[in-house]
Amino acid sequence: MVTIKDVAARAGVSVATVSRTLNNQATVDEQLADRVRVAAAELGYRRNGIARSLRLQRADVWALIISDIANPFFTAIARGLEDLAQRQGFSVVLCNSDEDPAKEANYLEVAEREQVSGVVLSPNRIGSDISPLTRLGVPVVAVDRPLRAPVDTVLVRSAAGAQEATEHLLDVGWRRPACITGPESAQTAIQRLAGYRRGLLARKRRPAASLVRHADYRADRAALATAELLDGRNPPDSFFVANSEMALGVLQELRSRGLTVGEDVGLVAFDNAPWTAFTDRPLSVVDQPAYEMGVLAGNLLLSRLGVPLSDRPAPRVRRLRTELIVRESSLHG
Amino acid sequence: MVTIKDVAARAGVSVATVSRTLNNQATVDEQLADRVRVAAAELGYRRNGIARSLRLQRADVWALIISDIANPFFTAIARGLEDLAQRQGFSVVLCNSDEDPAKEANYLEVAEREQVSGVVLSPNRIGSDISPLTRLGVPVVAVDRPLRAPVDTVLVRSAAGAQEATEHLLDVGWRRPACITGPESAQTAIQRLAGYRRGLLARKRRPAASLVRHADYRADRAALATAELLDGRNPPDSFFVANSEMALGVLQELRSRGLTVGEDVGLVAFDNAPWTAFTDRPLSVVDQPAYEMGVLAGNLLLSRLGVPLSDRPAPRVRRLRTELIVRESSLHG
DNA sequence: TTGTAGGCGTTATCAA
DNA sequence: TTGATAACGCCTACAA
Repeated sequence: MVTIKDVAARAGVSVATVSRTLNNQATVDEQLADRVRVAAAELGYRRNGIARSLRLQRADVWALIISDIANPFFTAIARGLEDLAQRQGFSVVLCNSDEDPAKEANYLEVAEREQVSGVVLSPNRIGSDISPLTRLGVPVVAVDRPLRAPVDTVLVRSAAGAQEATEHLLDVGWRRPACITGPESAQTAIQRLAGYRRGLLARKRRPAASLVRHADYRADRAALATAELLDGRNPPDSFFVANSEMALGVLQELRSRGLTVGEDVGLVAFDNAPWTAFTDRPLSVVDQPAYEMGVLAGNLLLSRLGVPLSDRPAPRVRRLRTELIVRESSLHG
Repeated sequence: MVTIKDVAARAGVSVATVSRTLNNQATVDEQLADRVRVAAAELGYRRNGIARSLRLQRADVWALIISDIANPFFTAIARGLEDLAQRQGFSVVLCNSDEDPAKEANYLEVAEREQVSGVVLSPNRIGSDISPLTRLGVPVVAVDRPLRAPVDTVLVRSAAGAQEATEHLLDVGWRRPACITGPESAQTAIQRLAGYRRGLLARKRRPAASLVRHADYRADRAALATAELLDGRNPPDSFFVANSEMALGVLQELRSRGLTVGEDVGLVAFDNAPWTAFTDRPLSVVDQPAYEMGVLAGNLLLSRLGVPLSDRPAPRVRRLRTELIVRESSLHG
């Protein structure tokens, strides 16, 4: 391995001068600096980030710990965060907690051990323990899901989005929208259900528990829920579905019954997943500003970096608006 | 920050003893070891991975540099790699090169700087420069795409899969399958085209250049290509599509013309993306063993770790089989 | 403006 | 079995 010592020897200067040159400190004579740069290039010197981190007590790396890497919503957040980070000279490493608290805890530890400068986390549970990080002054930003601990947070206005979707279904002529939402353990699922209820109320309908199902955010559970609803005594004529994964299951069940969405049945789903625009019929969706959430999370991180713990601003919670994209699945036949 | 020094002081032993204890070296008296563990727990000691890495000249971390984080194929590889890594005591950090050679180069540098123990890479280009890593003895495994450099490689038998798909189309009764493949710069695209040709030949058909399009692996380009093909003088009656993203575009164009897949037109696509089972009609696909590829890549990494450069085995190339999953889109009306 | 030297937290060598 | 100590590569007072 080539070290600054080797470079110093070759350039005929001290290691201090090499270090200063490589870090663009102004106090180095241009001549010397040039010699250093040449020597470094000739030797193929690469800075040892580990040694630097040990000395500086921080790495120019952010960790993004996401709960489900296969979910396009989270990968879009990753893109947003990364684009910002790159512009600011940070690298982002992604860790996939896979909705598993143990994996999440492991990556939280990795982040701590490797002295990353900041962490963006979509926590598995509201009680996820980030104290080891915050105690060290490493800023943490929660995305998509809140954390009990007082940290900067980026959420989407799930309830408002759900309400808008529900009202839309009613406004175009559907009369009995059902709601298939996520597990009761998920804040987002609860919010979306609440929004659905508010939408009904706003249009003078009585929410009925018989039209609501919790389905784990998974396709097959949603298919089951759909079957149940349709076989019920007073079946729905349309569906508000709390994520795109579940929409897949709903679509499957509807098709197996020969029901066409946007004609026999209305449908609006959360998440503007890439495939939703291409199904037959294209899905009306509630688009979440995932990319922007990543950027915003990064900015929140930035605003705390290098600021001493004592005079850091109070935690901020930002709630971003969703956008209803009306395509064909919500059309009233 | 609590260091082993603090722990040593509290336990009334030397730092050496603390280090030995924490690393489970047998040579420590049980009594002392207990005192150390108690002290460490009381103080909330956490090992500093940076310092450890500096000393050991390696980190128990692998880097997975993938070319497109939004692609379910790559995220499945990530899952496989990670599951194996976790079992072996390694953590995996994911880096998204986003098909951008500059980003890839950056993450390759990050991997080097942070002294990861191994790198799994789906290279943007066959010529991606990994020499800084290999020179340091850091094992690199290429997945999905080959590298000019001599490294362990995990590929899928793309050509065989494409051939099987094409033969299947012909066998069920389609007579003029077209091929929409990826950019000529992509090995996988070339392989899949070659397989398509072989499939035709195997069934005594003459491949026609007029039935082949290169479409960048993107949906909109594939839609265009589909339109072109359909408007041609001697239009195809079916399609072999080289990835699922493009299948989306093909589907869209077909629908806009009132054509139903599995009835008016045949279709088989590469990639068993989650949504492909749920479209109307469900897609017949060529399933790639992505998860297994991740596991295999990890095993190749493992087999080189700790083995001195001099007596490492020659690079190995593993080619995994695809599986044709026949659903409805390839049915002949 | 440049150089010397100390230390970041660990592990490993060598004596005791 | 234990402890003192020297690295690992870098940055930055401090001194010159």
